[in-house]
Amino acid sequence: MTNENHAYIKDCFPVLEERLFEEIKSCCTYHEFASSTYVVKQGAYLNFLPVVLKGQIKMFAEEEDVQFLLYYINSGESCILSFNHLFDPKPIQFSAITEEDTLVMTLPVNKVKEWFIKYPTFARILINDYQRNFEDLLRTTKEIVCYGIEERLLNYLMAKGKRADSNMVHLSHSKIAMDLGTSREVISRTTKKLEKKGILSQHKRCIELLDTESITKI
Amino acid sequence: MTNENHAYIKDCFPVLEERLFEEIKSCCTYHEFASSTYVVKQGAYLNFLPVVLKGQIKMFAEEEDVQFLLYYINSGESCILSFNHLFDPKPIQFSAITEEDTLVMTLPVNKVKEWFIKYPTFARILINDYQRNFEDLLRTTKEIVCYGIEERLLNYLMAKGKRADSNMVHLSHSKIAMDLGTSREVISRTTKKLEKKGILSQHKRCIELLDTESITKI
DNA sequence: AAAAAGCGGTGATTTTGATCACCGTTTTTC
DNA sequence: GAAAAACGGTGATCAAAATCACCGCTTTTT
Repeated sequence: MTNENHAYIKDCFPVLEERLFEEIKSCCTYHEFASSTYVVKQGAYLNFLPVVLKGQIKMFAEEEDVQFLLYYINSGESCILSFNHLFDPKPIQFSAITEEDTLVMTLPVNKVKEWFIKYPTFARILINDYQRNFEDLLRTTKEIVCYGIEERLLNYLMAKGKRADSNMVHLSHSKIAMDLGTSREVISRTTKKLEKKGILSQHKRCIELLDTESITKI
Repeated sequence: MTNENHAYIKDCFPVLEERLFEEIKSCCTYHEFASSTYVVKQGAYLNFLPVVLKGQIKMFAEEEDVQFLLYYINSGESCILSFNHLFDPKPIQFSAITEEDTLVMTLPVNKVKEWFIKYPTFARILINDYQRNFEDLLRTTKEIVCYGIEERLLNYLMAKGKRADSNMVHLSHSKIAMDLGTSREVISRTTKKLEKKGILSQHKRCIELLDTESITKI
């Protein structure tokens, strides 16, 4: 089992030096999370760096009883949850929940610091992923500010579809509403509107995206 | 003049190794910007890292004829504009304008990469600043999503007052409107409302914050 | 099979903020 | 000092989205 997990590290960091790989293997811890469970909670202090090896995690803000999606962390893609807390013992400012069954590896902060200095490629990986987080957050912010729910919903659904590699999105209106920081009714009405436009069609507990080609993306 | 500029580097990066300091001095370029001028423009490709040595720069998004403030880069505080573009030749996704007369130093990308590996403390500085950018952006996003203009305006004004270390904020309603991504009329009405509440008072072309102590911050 | 919980639809109403239109004052510019 | 530009105030209207209220249909639980 552990050996199997080790393999995910290689998948996630293909360019890892052998020495670093050994070091990581020797001191990492694996955690399996079922879908829809908290990985980290806003306000917590972390003394480890979580790395997503398999699955997907949703980062979101919780503020004044409003909750909204910031961006996703995927395994193949970005692995770093955050290192806001690595060099500064500050509480993290967002929460993370698994979107599906997810395998997370945690690395102790002091080791990460050490490797960051010792292995430039490791530093490079961290930077790279952090950079993507920043860009994703910026894109989300722009979307929220500049586009109405109709466009945001469509974007959201298309991203979901793309990820699942399917036109069928299995999500309840209320879940979508949470992610977009709005209410169920609004989603319900908006999906209706999109349905009338022929952009999607709703089946029992599932939304089918039609004619995604013709839709101009943001 | 150049020597004077060099001194700002020390102010900005107090813990710089002497060797690195020499390297920076040997290949940096200084640029002075008057207030309200573009330092970088959204969509541009940069092949240098801009560092704010003196003054203040406003980072903002330009999207669909809406423009809004993301966060500020201050000299004493954060110096790194961005390194989104360092490792990946991507266009930057925001613009930067000086808020006051500002001295910027630019470092060639290849040198920055080199130093990033060679001088761990340098890497640490970059990370640290980038981290702040992320946190600032996140805070802005939360504010936009979770609070109405009244609160956002107040927050904005208080930040301005704090920075100027004064209760007097010299800004036109339309400038404020741009920063908050709204229109002049809205600001005009909102300031009036806040004035009636006794939170501020408006004089000729300038807003005075009253009783800032009693205001609960976000 | 009955009860409970979750899901989705929809009308009515309200709130917030955006937009339009217009006007008077102040400041700059030439 | 006159013209132009920038600034600020305010009424009227509009649109998007939030909120409330209610209802019927599924799915799950017991």
